[in-house]
Amino acid sequence: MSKTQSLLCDTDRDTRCESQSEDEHMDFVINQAMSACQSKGRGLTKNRKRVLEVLLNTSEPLSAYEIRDKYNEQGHPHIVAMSVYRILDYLTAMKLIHRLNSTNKYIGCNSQSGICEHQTPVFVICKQCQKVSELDASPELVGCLKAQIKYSGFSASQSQLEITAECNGCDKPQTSPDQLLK
Amino acid sequence: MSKTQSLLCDTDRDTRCESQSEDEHMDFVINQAMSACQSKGRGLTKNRKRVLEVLLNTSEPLSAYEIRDKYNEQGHPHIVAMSVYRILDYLTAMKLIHRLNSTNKYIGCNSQSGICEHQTPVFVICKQCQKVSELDASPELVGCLKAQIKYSGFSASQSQLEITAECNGCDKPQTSPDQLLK
DNA sequence: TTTAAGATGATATATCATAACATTTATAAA
DNA sequence: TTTATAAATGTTATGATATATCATCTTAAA
Repeated sequence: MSKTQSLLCDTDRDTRCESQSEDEHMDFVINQAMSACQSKGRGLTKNRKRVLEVLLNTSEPLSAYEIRDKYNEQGHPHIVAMSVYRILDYLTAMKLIHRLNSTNKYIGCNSQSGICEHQTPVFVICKQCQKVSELDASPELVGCLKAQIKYSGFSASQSQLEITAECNGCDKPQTSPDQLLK
Repeated sequence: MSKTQSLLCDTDRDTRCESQSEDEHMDFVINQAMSACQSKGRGLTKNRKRVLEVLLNTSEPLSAYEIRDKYNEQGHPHIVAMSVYRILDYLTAMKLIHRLNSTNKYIGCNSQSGICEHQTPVFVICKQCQKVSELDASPELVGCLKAQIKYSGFSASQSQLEITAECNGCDKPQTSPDQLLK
């Protein structure tokens, strides 16, 4: 159990790819997902399951069309983009995946159980390569945010934070003088 | 001077539209923009100026195509979307406007001078109607954010924050039981 | 005046997303 | 088991967003 739970919770999504018991964790997450979905409609159908698997097998955020392509790479009956979008909406509502509004891409939730437990997910997104790190906002951060949101006359229901930054790979000084304009 | 400077700095963008000396402030901002642009190329060309004006005259974030349409509403020679995109890139680089990544829309910067002075601009975006409030992050918030970004192994150069929330208009309880799935 | 860089126009095309309706599939009632 | 129903998915069309490429125009400097 500790083994299966220890995988997806890593902050750095890239480190988890080649982990030994990825398959086991995957099964665990899929099972969690199935029970989570059971109460509604037909729950986790074959297509939904496979879309989820595509996302869980990838460390990078994927667009709907990229998901379709990965899905179709394996023989199986193909899927069309329209269906992918519907499935992504479903999986998002079930809190199994996240949609990154800034980049129009999707990632599997990195909560230990596979089902999002973050009260305020924070996505740090590299503005150059779009690599993403998902984490839970610290209590202090949540406090500050609520204050700022309230100050704006908004209410902070199910807020999601997306911050642009630069990852350690893209951080390097390829900065030329007139970088500003390009 | 105090008069002209007092307009665009309002947190609630909607309150500024009908202000008396909007024109004066506009002139001020445009002048600021011109000198800011002078050093590079031809600076603030007629087209760039008019695109900037379109944004400054609007309280809502606008898409590139909406900007094109507003631009073309007035007689003048028309502009094509391609040019609008190029101009938006330019104005963004000059820190005269912001691009909201979450909604693919643009707004004029609400800094007093017209040129962005925010070290970390924060955009609170209504997830229902996409209304936006721009503000400068409080020092505490900036501190928390830097900590979280660093914790993710990213560096916080020129970060921009976009938070989803609900504005006071959309906040109302039209929430049905199975809202979750829709 | 000529030239070169920068800006814009024109066109095509790629990418992201949804609308509308038809068909298939799974579940539960008869 | 068959049938009725709702849910899911397929199919097609189209709209919205964005970029690539090359041609033309404009400006400023030689």
